[in-house]
Amino acid sequence: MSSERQDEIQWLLQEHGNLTVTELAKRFNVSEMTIRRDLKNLAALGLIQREHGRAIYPPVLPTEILMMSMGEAEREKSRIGHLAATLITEGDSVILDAGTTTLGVAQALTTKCTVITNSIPIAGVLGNRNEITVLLTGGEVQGKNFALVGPLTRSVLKGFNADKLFLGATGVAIERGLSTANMLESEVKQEMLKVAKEVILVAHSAKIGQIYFHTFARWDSIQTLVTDSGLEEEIRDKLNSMGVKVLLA
Amino acid sequence: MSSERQDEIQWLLQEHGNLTVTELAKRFNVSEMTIRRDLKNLAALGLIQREHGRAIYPPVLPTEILMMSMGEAEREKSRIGHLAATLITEGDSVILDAGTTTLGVAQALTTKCTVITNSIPIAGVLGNRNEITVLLTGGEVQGKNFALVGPLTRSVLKGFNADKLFLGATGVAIERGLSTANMLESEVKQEMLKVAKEVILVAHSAKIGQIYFHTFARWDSIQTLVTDSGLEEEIRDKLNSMGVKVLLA
DNA sequence: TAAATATATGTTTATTTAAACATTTTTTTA
DNA sequence: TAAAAAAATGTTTAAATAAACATATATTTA
Repeated sequence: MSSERQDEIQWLLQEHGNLTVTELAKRFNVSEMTIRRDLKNLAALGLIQREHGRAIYPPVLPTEILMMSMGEAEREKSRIGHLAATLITEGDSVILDAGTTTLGVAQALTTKCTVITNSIPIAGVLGNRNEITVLLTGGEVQGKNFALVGPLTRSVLKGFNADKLFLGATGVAIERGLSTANMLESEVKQEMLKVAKEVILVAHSAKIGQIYFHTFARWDSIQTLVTDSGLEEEIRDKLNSMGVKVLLA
Repeated sequence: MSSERQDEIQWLLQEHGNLTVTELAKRFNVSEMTIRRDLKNLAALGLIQREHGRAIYPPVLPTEILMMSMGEAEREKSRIGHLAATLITEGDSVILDAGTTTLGVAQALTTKCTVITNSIPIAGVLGNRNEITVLLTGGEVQGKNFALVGPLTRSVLKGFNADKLFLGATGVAIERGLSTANMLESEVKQEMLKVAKEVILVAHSAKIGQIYFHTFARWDSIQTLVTDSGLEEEIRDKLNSMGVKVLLA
């Protein structure tokens, strides 16, 4: 199947940094055209970088921002956002992680509260709602998804105490917990987990079952998952048995 | 010259959104190879996006940030920005204060350097130029201009050392120095002044002669003023005699 | 100013690309 | 299970690309 090969290409690239189309075609015993199509898909998702004749890792950034404008997933993410936003009570201090699903939470937010975020788009959305105080963490600006990362971000987060954390993830899996392709983002998420009393994972069901390069959280640190109705029964049951409350939008 | 053509290509792309290499080669009466080299440069700077046979604008930016325009006096502010940007040398670490004129500096910036800013719009403009490292200070998001202010902003700034500070001001006057109507912004500007080796004031000539609520700097802390040709001779002479170098865009 | 050097541009060519269509494999539906 | 539909892959071909080298044009330097 093409998606398995594409996963494998990612791993190979992480190892070798830089592989040609010809090399990959030989490796998988498929035509170069097929490899090109794989690389095009991966590049469209922002998971690799493309050059003439070759593929490069690391990617500039995950293109989650692009998915926001891709239509169908947008609707579900918006629903997830609305449901998640109801979990906030007036006066809460809330951390909103960077990501398109958490951006959905920001857009749905009407409760008077304080928001701490490392996402420039979220700060943009909430910036002029005068009932909401928005604190943007400092940090290095990551192109494409406009998240703030790095040591400054982490040290700023250390200074806060939050009632609730709305956390995003690139990959969500029963056995491997929450993962992402970007180490810098992982580190920031881990800092967020440390300073939040309650953790709510918001994730589109398509992300469930995916595993990326770095696991930043195990299930025991997550209290609630808000996702859409695409979630399989079996997984839902497993999560419940692990003590994770599951809400479907 | 190649860089002028590259500027022009950017403008054309902003207008048309999407142009082929062949079209551009005809337009400028140069070979397709030359256009390809231009596009490669622009793409390397993150200023355009490349596809097989064509160039695309703009690279994905959060809409809120794009909407931030410079308002009145846009032309002159853009000119001031271009001139001011030439003062930056490769490898500099530069603080860009929040404001529309400093936003003009950001837009004109092509030199490889590190930018520290408390302005969300500036971070938006520079965020995906991969030759430029952008550090956004943390802080509370101020609704109207999307500047970051408050104690967090100040304490983050304390940790930096910058070669150059590009400073904006609401009011600029010979006798009363630089002023603004907003106390929180004043405090942040003063912190910036403390950590910068060299200070360049960028201000539209219409601001000169105006005095606002709070003076945050006197002339002895300013080395250079970049403004437009609307500046009166008399004021220019006075500034020179005070040791302020004046540049007219 | 002239020579030296760096930068920009053009030309040729082998390689890479994507579109179009054909074929195979997988998945869905009846 | 068989038929239909969808997805993945392969093949051919015209267009696009980048490397290598040649030539022209600025920019320094002596």
